[in-house]
Amino acid sequence: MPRQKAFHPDAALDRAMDLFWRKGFEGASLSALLAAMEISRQSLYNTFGNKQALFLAVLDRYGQMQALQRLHLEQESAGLGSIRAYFDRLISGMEAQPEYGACLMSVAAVELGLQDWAVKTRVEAHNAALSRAFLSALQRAESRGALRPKLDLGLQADQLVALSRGLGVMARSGMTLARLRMLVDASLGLLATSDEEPKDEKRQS
Amino acid sequence: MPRQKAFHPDAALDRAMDLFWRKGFEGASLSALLAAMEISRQSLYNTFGNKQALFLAVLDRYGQMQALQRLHLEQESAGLGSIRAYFDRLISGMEAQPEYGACLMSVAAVELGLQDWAVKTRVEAHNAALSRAFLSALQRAESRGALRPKLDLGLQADQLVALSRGLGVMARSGMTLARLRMLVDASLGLLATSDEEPKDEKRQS
DNA sequence: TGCATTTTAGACCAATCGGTCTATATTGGG
DNA sequence: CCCAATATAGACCGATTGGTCTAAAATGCA
Repeated sequence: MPRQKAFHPDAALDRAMDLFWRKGFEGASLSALLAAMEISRQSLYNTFGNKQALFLAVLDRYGQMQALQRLHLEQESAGLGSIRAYFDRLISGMEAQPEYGACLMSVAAVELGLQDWAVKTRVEAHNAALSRAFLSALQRAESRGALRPKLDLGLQADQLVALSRGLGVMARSGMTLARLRMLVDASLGLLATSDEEPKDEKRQS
Repeated sequence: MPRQKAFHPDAALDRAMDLFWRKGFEGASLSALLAAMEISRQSLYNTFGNKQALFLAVLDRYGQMQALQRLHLEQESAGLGSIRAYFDRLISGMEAQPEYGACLMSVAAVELGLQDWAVKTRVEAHNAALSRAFLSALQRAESRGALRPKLDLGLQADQLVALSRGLGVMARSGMTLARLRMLVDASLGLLATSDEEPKDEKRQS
């Protein structure tokens, strides 16, 4: 192979992800992307195709990163505490980068979900995977008797997905992170057996 | 006054709302807006100022329309059934216009919430008003003994707001409306006293 | 009936959009 | 050592962006 690239494609994708996250697809202009990624115009087209393909690559990378987050939910020891920890990490991530708020998939869904089939497919896959992970944790919690009886766990898992999307929107609407944490506590409290709070993992309050 | 306008400003705002809703702020170009509103370029600038001001006017109008929807929640007879009816109307609205999904305020929050102070203010006010309406209905339900004991109603009200935002995102991500309705049922079921389902108003299943 | 005042239609504007092209470096394999 | 192949930088492209300007049409008041 001749000449090697002067940049690391994955690092460039991370820079692009940051910008798409904050500005959305249309809001992130080519010039802004190039400046953020610190690569030349032509390198972008050589490596990723075009803006649309770049966005899909970013979504795929984001999906892989999120898959790692979901692993905690699928462990044998998982339960309500793991779910709470998942949301804690989600909210703490917003703290580190307050501009973020809604997760990248939500941004993609709201801006392009209706129009772009490729985007919609990825968002649906991402939601389905998260729902499955929640379901796994819920089932393990139930088998340990930590849940209220007679819950439709599949439905509750989807509801947790909706909650995480709702939290993202609320964060971008100015709700404080402390309040977001309280919402998570309230939601999970409703799932737990009435007499005890989930305490598998502790919270930093 | 000389010559009268050849269009009805509020009707034009409704047309603009429709477009902003589907395409977002950046996605709705001036030319597309003019075509949808069926007014001339200059009329738009005379009447509304510029694109940004037009968007704020649309948000304000949307806020007024939503205020009417909230009235049902603040009636003396309100309760869990009214909350369920509110979500039913929300979801049925998506059915009529499947392109909509997320409510206009969510679209605004996700796209511009971080950057635009005026937009952020309106979204926050809208969320706060909805939370207050939910709270009112929850308090009345509680006084009638229809809720689980020991709930923090302010928190649960905020959680319902988050739920409505989450539903919007999920709708734009391809979740079926039937499933959305099931999520609402699951959420409200968690709030009700364990032995009975809320049935103040019936559902069209 | 003018006349001041406003609305309208549409030409026009610079700036920016996403994307392409060319010319110049840079590299490994023969 | 040179050449085929790729990467880079930056000029360049037409189309579209939000916004302004000019001129003609309409209207209440005098």
